[in-house]
Amino acid sequence: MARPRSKLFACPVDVALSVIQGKWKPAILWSLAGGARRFRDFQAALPQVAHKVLSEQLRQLERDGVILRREREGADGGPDYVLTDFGRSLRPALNALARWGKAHHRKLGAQYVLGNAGDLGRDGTDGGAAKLPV
Amino acid sequence: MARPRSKLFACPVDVALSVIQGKWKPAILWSLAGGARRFRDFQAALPQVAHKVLSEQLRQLERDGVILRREREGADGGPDYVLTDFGRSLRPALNALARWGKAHHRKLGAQYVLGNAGDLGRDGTDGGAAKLPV
DNA sequence: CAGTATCCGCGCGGATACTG
DNA sequence: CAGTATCCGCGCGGATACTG
Repeated sequence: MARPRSKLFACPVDVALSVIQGKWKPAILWSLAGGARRFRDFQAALPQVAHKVLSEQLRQLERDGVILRREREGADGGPDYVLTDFGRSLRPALNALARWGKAHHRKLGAQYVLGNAGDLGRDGTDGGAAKLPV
Repeated sequence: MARPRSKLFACPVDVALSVIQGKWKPAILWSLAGGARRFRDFQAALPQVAHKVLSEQLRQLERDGVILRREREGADGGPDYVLTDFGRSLRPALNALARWGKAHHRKLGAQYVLGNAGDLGRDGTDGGAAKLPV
C-alpha cells in the first residue's frame, strides 16, 4: 500500500533480502525467534542500536507483515513485538544464513554478539552457540 | 588481509549477509551457480548493472574467497569467474532465500528477472521457475 | 518508556571517461 | 572486452531533542 507499484529485483534471492535487509533487522528477527520482545529488550540486547533506527526498522518489518506490534494496554510492560506466521516463514532462510555465519565467521575475521536465539536452532546443528563474541 | 582486524556483528546472520550483500552480489552468485561466467555474461544477464559496479562487486567476492577469477589467456573469450568451494558452501543459504523469494514475491509486490540459475535448484522444490518478471 | 522530528555524515552505487 | 579513476547524488543510519 505504501509500497511502490512493483519492485523489480535481479533474482529471487534479492526479494528475500529486501525484507531482512537493514542494519538491525536480522538481529531483531533473530531475537524474536526466541519469543516476544519489547522495545527495551532490543535495546538491551543491541547496545549499539540508535533509538530512532530501532523504531524505524521495527516499523518496516511491521509494514512488511513480518512482525506484529501488540498493544497490550494495562499489561505489565507496554507493547511488544512478535513474529507473524509470515515472519516465521523466514526461518529456514535465517537458519541457513546463521549456520553459515557460525561456521565461517573466523575465516572472515568476524565476531557476533547474539550467538543463539531461543528456539531458532531447533533443527539440530546448533548445539551450544556462543553468547559472546568468539 | 585488506580486512579490518575483526568485524563485529550483532548475530551470525549478519556475518553471512556481509558476504552476499551488495546490489548485484546475489545475482552474480545466482548466475555462477549455473557455471562459469564471463564479465559480458553478467552484463547480458543484468542489463542494469554499471560497468564499474560489476567490476567492484566481482573483486569483493573474489577478495572474500567466494569466487575465483580465471585468466585463461589464449582461451576463447578471456577471463571468467567461477564459484570456489567456499562460495559453493553458501548454497543452502542462497537456496533457502531464493525459495522464500519465489514463494512470496507476489505478496510483496515484487518481480525478479533471473528465475533460476543452472543447477542451483537441484534440491527439488524448484521446478520450472519463471525466466521473466511474473 | 516508546515513538517521532530534524539534521547530517558517509558510503554505496551509478555516470562518464580513460587505459591496456 | 575488462578494468580502473574520478566525480557525485542519494539514502541509510546515527546523534540529538522533543512528545505522549
